[in-house]
Amino acid sequence: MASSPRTDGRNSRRRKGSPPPAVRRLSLYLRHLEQLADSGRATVSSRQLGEALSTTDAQVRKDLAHFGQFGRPGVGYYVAELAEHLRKIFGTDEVRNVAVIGAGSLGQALLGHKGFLKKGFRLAAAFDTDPSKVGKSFGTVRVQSMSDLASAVQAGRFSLAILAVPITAAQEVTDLLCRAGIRGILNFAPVQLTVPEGIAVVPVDLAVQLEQLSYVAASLNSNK
Amino acid sequence: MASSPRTDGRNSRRRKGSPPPAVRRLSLYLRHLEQLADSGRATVSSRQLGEALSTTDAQVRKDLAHFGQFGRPGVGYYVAELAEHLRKIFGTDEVRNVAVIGAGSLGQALLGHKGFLKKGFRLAAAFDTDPSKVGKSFGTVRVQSMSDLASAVQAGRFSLAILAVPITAAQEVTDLLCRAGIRGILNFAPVQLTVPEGIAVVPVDLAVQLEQLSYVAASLNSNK
DNA sequence: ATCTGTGAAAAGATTCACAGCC
DNA sequence: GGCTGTGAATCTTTTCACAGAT
Repeated sequence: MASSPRTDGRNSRRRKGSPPPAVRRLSLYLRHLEQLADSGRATVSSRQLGEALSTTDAQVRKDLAHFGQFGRPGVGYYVAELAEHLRKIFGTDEVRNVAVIGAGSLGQALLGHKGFLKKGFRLAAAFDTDPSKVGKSFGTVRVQSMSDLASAVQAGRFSLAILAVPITAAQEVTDLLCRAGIRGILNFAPVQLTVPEGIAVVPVDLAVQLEQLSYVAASLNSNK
Repeated sequence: MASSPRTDGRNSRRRKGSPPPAVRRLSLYLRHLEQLADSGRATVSSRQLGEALSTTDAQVRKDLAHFGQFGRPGVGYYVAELAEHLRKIFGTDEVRNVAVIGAGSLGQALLGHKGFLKKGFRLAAAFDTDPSKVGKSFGTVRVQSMSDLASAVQAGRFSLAILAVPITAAQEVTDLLCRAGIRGILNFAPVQLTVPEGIAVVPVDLAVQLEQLSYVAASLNSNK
């Protein structure tokens, strides 16, 4: 455990936007570890983990090495133990409260989704401007008026928000969230949000994902 | 002398899963170009495009250079022209038909979403196993029985599918789609799909995205 | 024998800097 | 003046290969 604190002094200039590739894969490792744990598996090797994710054993080891030493030579990784380490890295070892902003059909679908809780996220609140939606419940959450949003953030009822409002409202609501002290925003609106330093944004534009799919499908068919 | 033939399929050019970073950014460039076009803008420089996307002018030019020469020195890029070039790269210069598999709350939300068409995707069909859903319409699409799926793919009614079924059904439905000749799958199920060579899969796991957000939020707060 | 962790090499992506065009 | 396209330099990520632990 002689991990020197001097990992990379000048590396702290991390541009907001996307986490490094290793971190993206870490989520997939964790997801697979949870499946393995459910099936009663006790250990797994980097080779097996890599195979399940169409990557290599070396890639798996290097990715993990960036965060610590979690394995045992000759044995592999203890499934439950590694999963817990990864949750700690993501900050989901304890449940995090999340708000859904916008109770349109996408917001409703998210609110109804069981499965976030198992991953360490509790959908703790929902907000909408539409008076006909305020007071209704989706999943286990009752929709509140958007005018209650700022005080709910300030009261620390959640630190992350899922933004599922129309594109026309997205930046405005974002500004409100940021002023109130939100820590991160999962953005479903198809627009690049502007936020102050220190606030995380992860974009999820479904049309963009389809476009990417279209590209990959085309390239697979053309260079084969 | 007979050189030993490469039976090792090592040279597959494109790893399935994620497109290169440049292609991911291309989607964002296109999205911004469409906004510019709507606002009547005729030209844009790599500097302006980069600024709008928190990247650099050099990055924008290099990304585009990978696919051709689209700009004019001293002028920049013609907005409409560059947008059309990018659509061609993505294969969305002509409308592509897409099916939604699974008419649960997420599937319904997607079917109700206006906005895919503007991006070149027509939601042309929907399928579910639940008899109480078959025959109902969401958006403009009527849900069909899952038993009609294979023949619809074979008839060429769509070449891409959005998979929004429960995790337990995901691989089974995927096998069906692949056998029927689908070209690509946008996968919302939180599991790694196994598909034959030549079929594209782009994963969209919303819990994973939240996890990534949690990581970025934590890292922004710890090294500031 | 199996498997991790890690330097070193290779490949890939980003940034720099500038020649040449408008 | 402003701007693109591109080689060269730099930085990051992936792959290789093996010493050493179990």
